[in-house]
Amino acid sequence: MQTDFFKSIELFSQASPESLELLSNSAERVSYKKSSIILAQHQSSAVFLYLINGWIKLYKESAEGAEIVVDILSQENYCGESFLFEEKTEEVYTAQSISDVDIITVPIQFLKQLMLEDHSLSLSFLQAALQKQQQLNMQLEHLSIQTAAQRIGCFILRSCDNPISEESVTLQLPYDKLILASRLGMRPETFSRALGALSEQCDLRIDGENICIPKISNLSQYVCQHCSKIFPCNMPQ
Amino acid sequence: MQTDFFKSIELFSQASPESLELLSNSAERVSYKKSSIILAQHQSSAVFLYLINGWIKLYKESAEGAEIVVDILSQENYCGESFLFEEKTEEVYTAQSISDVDIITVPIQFLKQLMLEDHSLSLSFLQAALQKQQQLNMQLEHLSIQTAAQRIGCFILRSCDNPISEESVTLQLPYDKLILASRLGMRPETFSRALGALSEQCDLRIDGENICIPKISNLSQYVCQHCSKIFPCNMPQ
DNA sequence: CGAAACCTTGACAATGTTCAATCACTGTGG
DNA sequence: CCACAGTGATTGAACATTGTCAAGGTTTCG
Repeated sequence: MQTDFFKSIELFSQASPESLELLSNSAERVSYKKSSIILAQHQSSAVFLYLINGWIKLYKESAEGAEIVVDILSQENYCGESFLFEEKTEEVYTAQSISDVDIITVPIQFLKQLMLEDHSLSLSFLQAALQKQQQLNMQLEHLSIQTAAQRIGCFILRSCDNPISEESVTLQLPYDKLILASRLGMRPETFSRALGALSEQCDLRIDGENICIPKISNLSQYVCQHCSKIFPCNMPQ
Repeated sequence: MQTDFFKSIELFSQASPESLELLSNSAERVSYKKSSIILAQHQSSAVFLYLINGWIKLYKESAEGAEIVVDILSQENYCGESFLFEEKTEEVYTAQSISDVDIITVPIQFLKQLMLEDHSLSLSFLQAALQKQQQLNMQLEHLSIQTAAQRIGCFILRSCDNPISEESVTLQLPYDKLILASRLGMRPETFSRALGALSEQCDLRIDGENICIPKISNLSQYVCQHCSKIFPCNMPQ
C-alpha cells in the first residue's frame, strides 16, 4: 500500500514518515461484500480495523445467546483500539459488514509498537479517543433522557448537512431500520411506531428509507427539548 | 507540591522527570467540604481535575433547567480531559463535591503543553481514555439491556472485593441513594422500589446504606443473565 | 415464483415515571 | 432540650413508554 494513502487519513496524517512506511508495509486493504463476517470473535482482539467506506456492525452474544449490538461503524471509524494496552479477551465481538465495505487492517501488536515509537501518532489516537468518549457520553445521556421518537429525530437531525437551513431537506436512512433501531437502543417494533409518531408530530414525509423534512425547526424543537446540548449541536453519529 | 506525589499517581507515574517537575510547580492541591461547587460551568473547560479522594458529581442543565448528571467521579478519576484538543464550550458542566474531597487541578493549556512534549505521559492518557471508553460502552449496554434492579445489583456486585467468595459480604453504598439512582439512569422512586425487589429476589438484607449479601452467587445469577461479559467481570464502577 | 429478510400493526404485559403524601433523620435556633 | 425545617427515602395510584408475541404485509433476490 502507498504511504500517501495513509497520509490522507486524518487518524494517520500526523504519523512520522517512518511510521507511514512501516504501516504501508504491514497494513492490509481488503474489500468485502455486504453481510460478510470480517472478524470473528477470536480474532477481534488481535486486529485494528479502519473502515474506509461502508458500514460495519459490531456485536456480541449474551450469556443466553441474544445478539447485542455494540456499535455501528461508519466511514472513517475504527475498532480494536481497546486492545492496544490490554490483553483481555473480555471485550471481544464479531464484526459483520452491513453494506459493501473497504477496510484496512493492522495487527494490533504492530500498531502498539508504532504507538510507542511515534509521539505524534499517539497524540492523534488520544484525540480520537477523547472525541469518541464525548460521543459515548452523548449516547448515554440520550438513552436515559430522550424518548424513542426523540432519539430517532435526533439521529435524523444530525444527518442533515445544514441543520439551520430553512429549506426542506430530503435524506436517506444509511442502513436498515432494524439496525438503526438497535443502534438507538430500541426494538424494531418500537422504532416503527416511534417513527410514525415522530412524522406526525413534526410533519415528516416518510417513504421507505427516504425522509423528507419540510421544516427542520419543527424537528429540532421536538427533539432537543431535554438535551444538555444546544441546537445545532453538530455531534457526529 | 512534591514530584514524588505525582509519581505515585498511576496516571502520572510514567511522566518524565521534567514533566513531574513542571507539574509540581503548576498544579494545585485543594480540599473542599461536602456540597461545595468546585468548578462552575464557565471554568470547567479550562481546568483538568484529578480526584485524590472523595466523590464528585458532574452535572449540566438541560434547555428546560433540569439537572442532568453527567458522571460521578470517585477516587483516582479525573475530568476535563476532553478539552485538551477542543476549545468547544459545548461540553461544559458543573462539578460539585458530594463528600469532603481532595483534588488536584492543572490548567488545561498547561497540561496540553506537557502532553505535546512528553510521549510517555500521552501514552498514559491514551491508555486511561481507552479504559474509560470501555466503561462507557458497558454502561450503554447495561442501560439498554438490564432492568433497574439488575443495574443496582450489578453495581453492588462490582463493589465486592472478592465476588467469587462463598462467604457473606457486607458493604456500604458509597453515596446517597438519590445520586446513585441518577448514576444508574433511573428515578429515586424507581431505585427505592427496585432495590426492594432485588433484596427479595436475591436474599439481601438492607439497612439504610448497609447491605448484607449472604450468598453472592444468588446475586450474580440474577444480575449477569443478559450481559455480554462473563462473571466476575471486574469492570470498574 | 417462492423463500427469506425486512417492516408494520395489534393486543397485551412489563417496566419505569410522575405526582402527591408520608416518614425518618439531622442539624439549627430558640 | 425541644420544635422545626430541610433533606433523603419510601410508598401508592395513575399514567406513559417500551417490550413481547403473534400475525400479516412488502420487498428483494435467486
